[in-house]
Amino acid sequence: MKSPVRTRFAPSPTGYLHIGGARTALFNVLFTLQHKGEFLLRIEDTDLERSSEVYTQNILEALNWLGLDYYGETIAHQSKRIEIYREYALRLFEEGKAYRCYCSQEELEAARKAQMKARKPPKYPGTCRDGRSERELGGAPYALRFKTPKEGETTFEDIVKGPARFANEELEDFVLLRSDGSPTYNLCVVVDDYEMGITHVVRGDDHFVNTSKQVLLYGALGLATPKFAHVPMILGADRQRLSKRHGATSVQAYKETGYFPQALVNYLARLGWSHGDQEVFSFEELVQKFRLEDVGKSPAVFNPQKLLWLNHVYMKSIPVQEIAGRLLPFMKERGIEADNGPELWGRIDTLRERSKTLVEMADWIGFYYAQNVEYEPRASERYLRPEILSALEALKENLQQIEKLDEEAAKRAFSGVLEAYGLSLGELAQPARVALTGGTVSPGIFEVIAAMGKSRALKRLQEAIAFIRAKGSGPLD
RNA sequence: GUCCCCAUCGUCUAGACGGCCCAGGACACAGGCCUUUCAAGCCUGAAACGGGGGUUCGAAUCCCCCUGGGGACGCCA
Repeated sequence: MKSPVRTRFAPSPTGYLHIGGARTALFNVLFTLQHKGEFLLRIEDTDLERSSEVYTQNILEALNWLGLDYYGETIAHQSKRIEIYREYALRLFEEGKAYRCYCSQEELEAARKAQMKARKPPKYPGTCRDGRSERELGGAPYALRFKTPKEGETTFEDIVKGPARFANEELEDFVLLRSDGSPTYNLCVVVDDYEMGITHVVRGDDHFVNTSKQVLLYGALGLATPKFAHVPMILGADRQRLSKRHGATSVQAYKETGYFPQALVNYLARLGWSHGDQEVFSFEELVQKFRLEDVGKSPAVFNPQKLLWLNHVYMKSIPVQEIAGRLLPFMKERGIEADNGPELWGRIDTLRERSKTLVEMADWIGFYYAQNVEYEPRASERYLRPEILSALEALKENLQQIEKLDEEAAKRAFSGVLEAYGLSLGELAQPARVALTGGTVSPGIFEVIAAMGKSRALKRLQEAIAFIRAKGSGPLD
């Protein structure tokens, strides 16, 4: 049985997959999954100059990372279908719905400038619309232009923007085939969307105006139009269309800076779409609740801080095993080798509340693995002092006695010392923290001890003790 | 310049039928609480219906104008 819904994501491989493209893909996937339809991928690589296989690979990888690779085995490449588009174009020509245009780039450019100057809409003046046979006979190169009706209007229904109408008069005779014979975008999309059986075209708002031209083409070719949904653009903080100068815009950049794909997907979904007051959605929930009708009509400003917050939300709830898997590469970058096992999991657990990204976490986690603790000068100066020496020794003694050194046990070891020496927890915790981590900031001290493991904790305490002794035995300060 | 679209806190947004909205949530921000450090968490606060006309007993919600923003104007996609 034929699926009632069939969508596609059609990026052109002229750059990395960016946030906007990712959101378009996401909306397509959510809509399709909800309707148990089919989602296809089409690479629009007809611009041989700018298209690159490298970008195609990047797009595929990014979609995979985001978990949006629901397209099947077959990926359509427009560059391999050139002949098909030409056939459609030629058919239009034979039926008198398209004509040969011999105008040169210079002529067109001059005409455009003149029109702009005259406060008129810049569009093809129609020079060749009724034939220019003298040049035709000369065998000059020509482009094939679509003969746009001069009257009437073209209408279509847009699921997010509502009914749309354009006066045909405003539309120009656009090019179908370039003078080198290659097909142009508007022709290719129409032919492909038809041949691929696309029922819903969900794409960026920047294609909204093109849609009228495409609808005209569908009509001329005698094809039924699919349904359209144009999702609003994503803007930078300056309200300009998001671009490289707004910082990280590629999906890859977010992967590299330690974001979870779940968080990015969640954030992107909420940009332009909402479901009451809900902020956090699992993918399944999105599939269940997403509706194209609920997508807003106005462009949205990308807010990196909110994404960061969401990432932290996910950091706190994603299973440690998964975090470990994603964290390992970042640790490796920092020269830390570890196994994805209980020891790592325990350490991650102590860090997740205070790490917003995997990069932050990888920076934090280093102290657990370091061969030698390096004391921050100010920290050791302030906390590793002779006054605390005996208390630290006592603490070490207490810890040594414990067989299973978990948080609770560590806490008991501390209590004993505090009582014996009349210290407050802070008075002992800070020196211990410096001894174990090298700095004054870390997860809770009991957690650190438990996650670090007994032998390493004892070793570090001993080193701190020796450090204080060495300092104390020097000349008086 | 021409055409199209849009318009609620700094940002993302909630807001079916106009009264439940002197406008709710989230991020960020400020203050407080908690506290072994830093975070986190919790509580509180400041913060918006762009302006002007209508329609109506009553408008953030409907209509018009202005202003502002975005998109498109390629033999790019």
